[in-house]
Amino acid sequence: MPGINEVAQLAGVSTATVSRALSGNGHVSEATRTRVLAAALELEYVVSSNASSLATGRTKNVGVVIPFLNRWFYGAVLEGAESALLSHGYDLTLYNLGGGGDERRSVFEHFLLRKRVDAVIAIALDLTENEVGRLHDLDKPIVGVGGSILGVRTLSIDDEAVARLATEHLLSLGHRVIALIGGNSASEMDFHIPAKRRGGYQAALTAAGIAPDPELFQAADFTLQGGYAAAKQLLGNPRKRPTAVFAASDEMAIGTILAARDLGLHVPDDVSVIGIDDHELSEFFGLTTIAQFPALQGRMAVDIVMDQLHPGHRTGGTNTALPFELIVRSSTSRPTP
Amino acid sequence: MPGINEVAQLAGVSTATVSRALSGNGHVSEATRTRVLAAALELEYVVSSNASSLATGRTKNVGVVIPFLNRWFYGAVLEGAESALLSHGYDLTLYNLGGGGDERRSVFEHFLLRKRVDAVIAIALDLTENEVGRLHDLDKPIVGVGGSILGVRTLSIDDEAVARLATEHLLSLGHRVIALIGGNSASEMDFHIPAKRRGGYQAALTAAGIAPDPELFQAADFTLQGGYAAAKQLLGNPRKRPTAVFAASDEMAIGTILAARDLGLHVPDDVSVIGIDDHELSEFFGLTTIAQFPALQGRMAVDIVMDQLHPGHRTGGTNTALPFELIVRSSTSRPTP
DNA sequence: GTGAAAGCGCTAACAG
DNA sequence: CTGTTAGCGCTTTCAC
Repeated sequence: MPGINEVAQLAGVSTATVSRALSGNGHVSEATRTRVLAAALELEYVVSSNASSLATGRTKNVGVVIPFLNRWFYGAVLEGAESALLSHGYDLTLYNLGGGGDERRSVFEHFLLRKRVDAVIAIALDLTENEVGRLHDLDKPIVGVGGSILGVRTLSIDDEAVARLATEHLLSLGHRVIALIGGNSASEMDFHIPAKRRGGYQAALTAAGIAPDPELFQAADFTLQGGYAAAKQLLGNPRKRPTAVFAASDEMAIGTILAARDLGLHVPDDVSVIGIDDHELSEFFGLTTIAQFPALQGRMAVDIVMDQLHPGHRTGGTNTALPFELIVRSSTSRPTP
Repeated sequence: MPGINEVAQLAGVSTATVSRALSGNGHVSEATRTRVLAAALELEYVVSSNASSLATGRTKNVGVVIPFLNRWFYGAVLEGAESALLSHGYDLTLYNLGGGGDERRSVFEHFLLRKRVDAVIAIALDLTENEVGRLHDLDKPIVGVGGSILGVRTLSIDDEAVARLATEHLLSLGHRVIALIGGNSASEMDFHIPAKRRGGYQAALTAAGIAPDPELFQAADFTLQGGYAAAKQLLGNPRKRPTAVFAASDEMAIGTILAARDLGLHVPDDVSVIGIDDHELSEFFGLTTIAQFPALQGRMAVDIVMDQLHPGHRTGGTNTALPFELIVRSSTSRPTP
């Protein structure tokens, strides 16, 4: 584990020069730069990030706070963020809030404050005012993904528009009795999302001259199991069986497909199903869905953070709306008359 | 952002005393300790981990290297490790190798060497000799989970025994024609695992006087889709349809159940299915499986690391064999005659 | 363009 | 039990 001074010695320069040559700050003649680089390479020198951080105040590390690891959306966002950070030379330290209140408190009261991060990315988090306050006290860039945090720049698809699009797809196929399996707040997702998606669904129906029917609504927890149970309720209703189901997540939509099967209903002949996400299993199940691109969202969050950390060094694409896209597969069709 | 000296001033002691009082190293009178604590609390003082690390050489941070985030097993291990680390006051820096060779190289050649971690946990990684060498050069504790790394203490279930148990379950129900959907190496899991599981399967068959039949073997990539395709091959074989399928992962087993359904076969009447993992979806599908407990594995890895970092401070349970457990649900039964 | 030197904020001897 | 004093390894003025 050679230090900067051994490199300096080998290269025959001062430590200051080594620092400049390696970091690119300040001018160094081309000749000495190559000499330093060679020396560093030979000794396999790697800066001590602690010493460097202490001296500069920058850590080259960003904290990512996330409520789950084992759900597709979260994992994908994390993956995107991780690789983007890596490519910028940043480390990612992970704070998972899944373990309940205690972990959550200690993350906000201690861990994030240790000056170990230059910025924080909060994924799909519903923060309390107190928590937001603490984050702001950090006085560091903070960006959210897929939730909405008071006073924090947040990346998230237009849930209302997404839901409208999904519903319109069903309407355009000729469906008139369209059920919604929405989210509930027990699912620990940002609680605004279920409401927005429901709003989009209702708006589309209303625009088509159809009054949203509360009997055609079920709330579930975004999981396959939850979707299955909700779908059973909806599809088993003897007086008002929907010809189409719009589920607010692909996992719930897949649950719906499975529920239909178990009821002996054929998808899409007896019932059309559409979801949101483009989950990794959706293609397998032939699920029509509105894709969102969580890995991209993670990457974009990193871009924003980098922009704030290195102004002028724009990585581009910071302010664009988040993309989503209707992907039509085999789970939707015209209703059979 | 108060520093240690402001706390010292407020408490009317030296910075050294503050350091001692807060860290618990060295003796401080009860009276001053409380005074210091009060001062620290009032100022909301939090140590600068960089300064502290620089001075002590310890970072209170461990690196976790992982090949995927979005597979159940990996996510669960990570979750377990994260919460265990948190409870020890450690941060977790995440290195995801999913992005292909380049990321992988830079993780091993730069990131891990920045002296930012006190130890590394490698999850289900098949490391090259070069990579192992670099890790050892770090001269820091390193433990593996669910793979086997040359010269590294590794936690992993006894894959051979697990496979034997699964096969025996099927045998004991009376099955004689038992197919195996094993892993292939394209799945990026440690390539020893598929071989060991196949070995256990063959051993159990042989012990029961049944010659393993290569026609009853299919390799897949541990995913649901892969399992589905493999199962179709197996179950569609007109001359030798198995009465039971043992899949080396629950995802593949679920794929098998779905494939059976699509072929009009009933599970378990026409074909029994057993998996390995106890995946979060397994209960939903009524899948009989051998549970392994990845979160626990993550936690145990942390325990070992902590033991090595703080000798004497044993957290216990370090050396126990990893548990696994047969969970019988509704996907297995006696073969119908 | 390069070197000398003063810290970054904390910890760990060493005294007392 | 507590204070003084060196650093930990790097970066960054400030001179040259």
